Amino acid sequence: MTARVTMRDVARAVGVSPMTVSRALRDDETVNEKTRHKIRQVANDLGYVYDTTAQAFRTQKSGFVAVTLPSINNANFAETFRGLSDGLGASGMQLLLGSTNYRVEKEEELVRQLLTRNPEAIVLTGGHHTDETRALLRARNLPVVEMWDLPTEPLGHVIGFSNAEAMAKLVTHLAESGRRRLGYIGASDLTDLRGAERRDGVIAKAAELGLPEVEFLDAGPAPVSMRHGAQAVSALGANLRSFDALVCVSDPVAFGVLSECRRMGLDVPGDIAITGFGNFEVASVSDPRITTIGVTAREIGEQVALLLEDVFAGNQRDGPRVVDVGSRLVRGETS
Amino acid sequence: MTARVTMRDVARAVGVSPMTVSRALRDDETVNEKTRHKIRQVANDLGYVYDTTAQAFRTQKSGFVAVTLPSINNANFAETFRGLSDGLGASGMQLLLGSTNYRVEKEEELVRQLLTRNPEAIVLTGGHHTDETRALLRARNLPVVEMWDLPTEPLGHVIGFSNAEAMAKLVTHLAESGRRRLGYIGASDLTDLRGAERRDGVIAKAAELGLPEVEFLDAGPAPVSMRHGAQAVSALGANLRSFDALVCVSDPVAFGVLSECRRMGLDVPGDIAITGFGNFEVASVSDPRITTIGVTAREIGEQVALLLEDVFAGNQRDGPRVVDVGSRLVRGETS
DNA sequence: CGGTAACATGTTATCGGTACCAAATGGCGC
DNA sequence: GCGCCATTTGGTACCGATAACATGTTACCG
Repeated sequence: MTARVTMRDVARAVGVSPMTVSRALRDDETVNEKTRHKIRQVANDLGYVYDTTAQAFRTQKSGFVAVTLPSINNANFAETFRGLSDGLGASGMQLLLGSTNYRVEKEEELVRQLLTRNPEAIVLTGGHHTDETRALLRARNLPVVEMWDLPTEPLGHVIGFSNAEAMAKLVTHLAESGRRRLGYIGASDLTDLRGAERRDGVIAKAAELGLPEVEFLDAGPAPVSMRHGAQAVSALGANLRSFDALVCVSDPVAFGVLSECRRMGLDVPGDIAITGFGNFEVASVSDPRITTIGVTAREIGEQVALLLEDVFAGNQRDGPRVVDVGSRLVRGETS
Repeated sequence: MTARVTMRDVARAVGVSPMTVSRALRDDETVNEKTRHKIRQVANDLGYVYDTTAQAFRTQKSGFVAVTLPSINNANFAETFRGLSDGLGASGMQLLLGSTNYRVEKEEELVRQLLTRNPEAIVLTGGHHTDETRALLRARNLPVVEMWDLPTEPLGHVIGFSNAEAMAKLVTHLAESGRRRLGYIGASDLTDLRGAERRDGVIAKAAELGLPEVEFLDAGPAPVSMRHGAQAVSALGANLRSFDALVCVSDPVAFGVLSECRRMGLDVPGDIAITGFGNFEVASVSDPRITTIGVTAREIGEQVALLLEDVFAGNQRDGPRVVDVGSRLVRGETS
């Protein structure tokens, strides 16, 4: 339980001022190289550990970038996080992660909590937020990035894509392959706004193409995954045959749907087509491979990292950056 | 770019001292309720945001718990993180997450970085660390939790299970069902030490039961997932037939193996048995369901949270806590 | 009405770095 | 030897909250 070793202690041991130690440990060129070396060595010997908290306090720069994700247990968001984390590693920024469980109210609470840590930027997933969240963020003069969406009223920078447009590609593809009776499987209303956008995209495109009304099959509150897809299908029972295509909110759901359809004796894609979203690993490994939408999850994270580096370096003065990273149809064997 | 609103400003506006504001905002009962209310309101009106950095600095308590995970993109670790995060939510602790990519050297770097943030506890995945990491942690008088393993020389508390023992259950099960020619599919040596423990567990138990030597099929450096499992199998080609059971390091790998086996025309489990590890969602949803080892990923996180709450509350004085959460065989349809 | 306990609020110093400015030292030209 | 500049180092105050202690205020007693 000995007292903490501080720069003062190191300074005394070396015989210089704390200021010189501070400079030396930050590799300030103005400190004589021999002195720097000596200081580093003594610091090491004494078991000195730099106190980032004190630095953050004094400089009023926390070295934090706050990030909110709907769920950490989602391969796509995890990839985005990795891209962001790796991309930001060089700049010495630490990520502060919070998970919203797909709820804007939870997001608000999180943002409130994260802001008390003085992050130097905040990255939000999606473009839907409570008014209070928007107010909180606007009040701060803080770089904000929204990702995974193209919000109509962005809070700042945007690195995303259009969910509706992506779904339109799928619906067009299905219609061209002769499918007409579509069902959409996703999370309950209002629990996953990005999912709702996808559903609306499906409905709109189907209407535009003159297909019958798309039926919404509720898989329960977000997050929905493999088992929820399977359950939604088994709940349908014989009614399953009234569809010739099931459009799913994500690949895991689609995989659950696929497995259950096969258990029920349906031929995929013979009897019914299935599509997913996100180009998760399971889509390309499963047999048959699942038709899906490829989104560049990792790239989104990397782009956010690049953007933030520019922002921190002052190279992003000319207003917010808005990047549509797009999405692409990935044809599998389920359609 | 107005200057930051501090407690001083709030104090001046209300006509009390900063100290009273500080107390009021922390809901100190000794502050008159009316005063407290007034202060909260004024703070709100002025757009005051509490500065946790300053608090952390002054109190020398960061409010952080550092966590290292091998990978964030892994459903099991993500679940553990969620359990930990949810469990710790009430205590107001913030998680500081770092990902080691299954490398102890990366872990060391991470630990070094995380320690500069003065965490109040650190949670490590696994029981393998570099000597330097061990030294760093021992030098600090910091609660340490190792999880997902039962280390022979724990650094502090342990919430885990025996990987070798879990694999022994699988091998016993396979042997009892008449399988003899086992292959083990996992990551390359030294890139995933927990995976190596699993492999050694398989080899040991197979030897004990008098089975032929287990062959190691290298799926590449960690992390390995679905596609690596599939690739390992397709690389085997016709040699695949020399096995009657494939033991995989994880369920995603097993799923890749399963899919590829079926693409190659093998009957599972008729021609070959397949087992996974972790009881991931894919194991129970896939058709056929995958035989696996159930580990209570979420519970591990929750238990760590409970343990830490006890530690913070001072209710864990009598030495380190070591909990074996165990594991169980989950019979699927692939064996 | 003095005394005391219970309650409510204020004062001062401090956590460990670092911005800002001052100053010591050494080298060089004239 | 002097002036000047470059290089290197030091002194002081401060970031915003709060622990520890001191003080003021009210209520109620005999």
